[in-house]
Amino acid sequence: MNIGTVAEKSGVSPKAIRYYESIGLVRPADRRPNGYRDYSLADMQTLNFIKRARSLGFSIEDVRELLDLWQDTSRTSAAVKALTTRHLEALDRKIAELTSMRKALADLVEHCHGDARPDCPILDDLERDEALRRHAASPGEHRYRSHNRKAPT
Amino acid sequence: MNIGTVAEKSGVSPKAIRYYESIGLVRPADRRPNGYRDYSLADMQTLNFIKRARSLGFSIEDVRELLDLWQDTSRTSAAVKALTTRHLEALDRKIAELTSMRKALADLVEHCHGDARPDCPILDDLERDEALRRHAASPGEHRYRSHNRKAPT
DNA sequence: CCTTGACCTTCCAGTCACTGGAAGCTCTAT
DNA sequence: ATAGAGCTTCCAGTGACTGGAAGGTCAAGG
Repeated sequence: MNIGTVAEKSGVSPKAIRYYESIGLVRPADRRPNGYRDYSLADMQTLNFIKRARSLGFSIEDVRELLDLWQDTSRTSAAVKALTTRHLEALDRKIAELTSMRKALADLVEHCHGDARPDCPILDDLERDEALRRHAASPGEHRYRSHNRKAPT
Repeated sequence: MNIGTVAEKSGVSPKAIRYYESIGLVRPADRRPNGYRDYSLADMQTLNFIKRARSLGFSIEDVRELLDLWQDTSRTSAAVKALTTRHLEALDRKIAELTSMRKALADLVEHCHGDARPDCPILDDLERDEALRRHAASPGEHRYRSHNRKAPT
C-alpha cells in the first residue's frame, strides 16, 4: 500500500505519517524498488491506533507509551489505566481553566451594550488592575459602569 | 522602572516583555544611557491589560486588536463585543471538544480493572477501528470484554 | 512515444507564544 | 576589587504537525 492509500484509510495524513516515522513513533516503512514507502495492514492498524489515541487528546509521548504497552503482552492493565487517568486529570484541569475563562467572558459580554458608543465594560475589565478586579466582586450592576480613561501612550 | 521591576509588578516576565516589543505588540521602551529599558506607569498599565487579556485566553493577535480598540477613543463597544464573542465561541468549541474526550476517557477508565493482568478495555478501544467503534455503542458491558490480539510488528 | 497530472521523495520553513541558555556588559554592596 | 544580580542581544527549542519547493515515478490518453 502506498502512503496515500494508507493515509486515506487511516485518516492520518501522509505528512503526519512521515513525521511519525522521523520521530521514531512508528518503525520505518518498507520501501519498494522505486523508493516509495510500502505499508502492510499491520502498519495501518498501528496508524489507526495512533489516530484514535490522538483524537482522545493523548500527546505523542503518551501515544509512544501506549504503543509500547499495546505491543507488550506482559503489560498490566494497571499501567494503562494509570497513564489514562493521568491524561484524564490533565484534561480536567484544562477544562476547568477554559470554563473559568468562559464564565468571565460571558459575564463581560452580557454587560456590554454592543452599540456605537465607546463605553465598554470589557475594556474596563482588562484595564482594571488585578487587586481592583478582586474587590469589584460586589453585587449589583454599578461595577460595570464604564469609566474609561485614555489609554497610556 | 527597570524591566525586572515592571515584570514583577505586572506579572509578565522580562522575556515575554522583550518578546512583545520584538513583535510590535508594545511600542519600544525608552532606554537609559546604559542601554537598559526604562518603563513608565503607563507602560505598566499596558502590560497589565495584556496580561489580563491573555489570562482570558485571547490570542496575541486578538490582544493586538483589543489594544487598538482601547487606544481608539472613537471605537464602538459593538466592535469590542464582536471580538470577544468570537473568542467566546472558539472557547465553547474547545470546551466541547475536550469534554467529549473526557467523557470517552472516563468511560474507558471506569471499565478497566487496573490490575496485574494485561486485558484492558482502553487498549481494546484504541485498537478497534472506527466503524467497529460506532457499532459497539450497544448497551451492556459485554462490549468491554477484552479480545486483544498481538500487536502488529 | 510523449505529455499530463497525480503521486511519491527529501528538506527547509513556519506555526504559537514564549522559555532557556550563552556571551557579555552594568550596577550595587561589601 | 570582586561577587552577584540584573541587564543586553541572539540563537535554539518547544508540540505536532502543515506548506511548499525541487525533483523522481507512474498510469492513462493522444
